[in-house]
Amino acid sequence: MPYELILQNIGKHIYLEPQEEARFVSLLTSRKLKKKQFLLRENEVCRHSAFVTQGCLRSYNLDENGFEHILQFAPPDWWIADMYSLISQQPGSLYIDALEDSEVLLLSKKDQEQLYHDCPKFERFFRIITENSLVANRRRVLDNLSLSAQQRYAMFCQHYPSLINHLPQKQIAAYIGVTPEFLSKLRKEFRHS
Amino acid sequence: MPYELILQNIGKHIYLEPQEEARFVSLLTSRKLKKKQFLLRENEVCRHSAFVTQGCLRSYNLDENGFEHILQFAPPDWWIADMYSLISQQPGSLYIDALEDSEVLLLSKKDQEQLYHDCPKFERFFRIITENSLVANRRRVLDNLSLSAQQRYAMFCQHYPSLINHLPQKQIAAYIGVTPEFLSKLRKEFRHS
DNA sequence: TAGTTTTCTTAATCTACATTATTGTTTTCG
DNA sequence: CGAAAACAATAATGTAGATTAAGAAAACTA
Repeated sequence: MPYELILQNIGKHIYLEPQEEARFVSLLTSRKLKKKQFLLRENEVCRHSAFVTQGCLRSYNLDENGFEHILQFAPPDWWIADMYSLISQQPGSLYIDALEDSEVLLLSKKDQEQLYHDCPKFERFFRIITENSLVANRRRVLDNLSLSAQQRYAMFCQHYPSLINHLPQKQIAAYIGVTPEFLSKLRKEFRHS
Repeated sequence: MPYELILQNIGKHIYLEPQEEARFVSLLTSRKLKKKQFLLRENEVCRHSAFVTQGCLRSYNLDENGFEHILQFAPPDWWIADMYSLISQQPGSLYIDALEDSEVLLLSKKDQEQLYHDCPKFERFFRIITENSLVANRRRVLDNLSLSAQQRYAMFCQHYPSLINHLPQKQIAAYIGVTPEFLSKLRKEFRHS
């Protein structure tokens, strides 16, 4: 099992004793997902945080016309969940699926809370990554309000260079909030400038 | 000093012993703001979390044409800060000012971190409110991607009924991402339906 | 390796919302 | 209180980006 990645991920923010690492790892369950397979569907209750070790997942919702709008991409080393549903244990509105064959490590909500209780360091860790995610999401709200589609695409390229050549363009369009046709047009203008 | 409100706010998520309450309160400084007065400007480093006890603040940025885009309204019982700048201690892009005569309680970053260290309960408290804020911001990202202006206005009315009759329309327009003129039009359609 | 499906491009047309301008109303404050 | 400033309503015109349609390229899958 590739636990190095997740321990490194945690190690960026807190120091764990070997026995704390062992305890933590013992709570994880590994799951493989085939491309297009769902980890979570709309109206289900989200019971785990997922850490991606291989492949790439995404979370998205469907609007009233059936169009997908992507909230998050999760390549290796990223966490993903329907936070609303995970916190409230109410049915959520998000789908989470795999964009390619992938592997995740799952930590149940119950174990996560037990961990907070037994070892406050973990509460610190999740406080910090939640703060970082909040900063990124606030930035995105403001970008959606104050930038043109062209500028949002440029920001995406700058911020996630590794995803640009990795994902189908239509997925990027569904993230920045334009149609695939319009993104294609934007990219043409980009090339000629 | 009206510390009841902030202690109640904390009491929603963690229980504090009387001496913990006293310690916490001793770290706060009160500040009054006149309408239009700034708590923070673009390119400044944010050094405090602010809790609103009276009035109403907002955080916003300016786009390249000088238009304001509002990230957050903060009526009494809300926390507000430039989280990016507060975490990184780098110059931020947000303005925070008062929409009316207001009063805030300030907690410095240094004291906040000391508090995390001395009393992990506070880390739990801020973890929880950060999670809640993240959920709200993710919801807003998806709303901006998947709803029409009409629907976003309806959501705002539903979610913040008390602010609707309290704030100038142009502020609400700058929050949902339309011009004041267009919001005026939307409201007319609203009335006739 | 062919056939199916998915993705990308291009172009014509359409629409939600922006811009500009004008007038009226409300709020602020000296 | 009265003048100035901020806010709101309405309407004409403009535009970023959506929709629709169709064909080409790439990527799966049997």
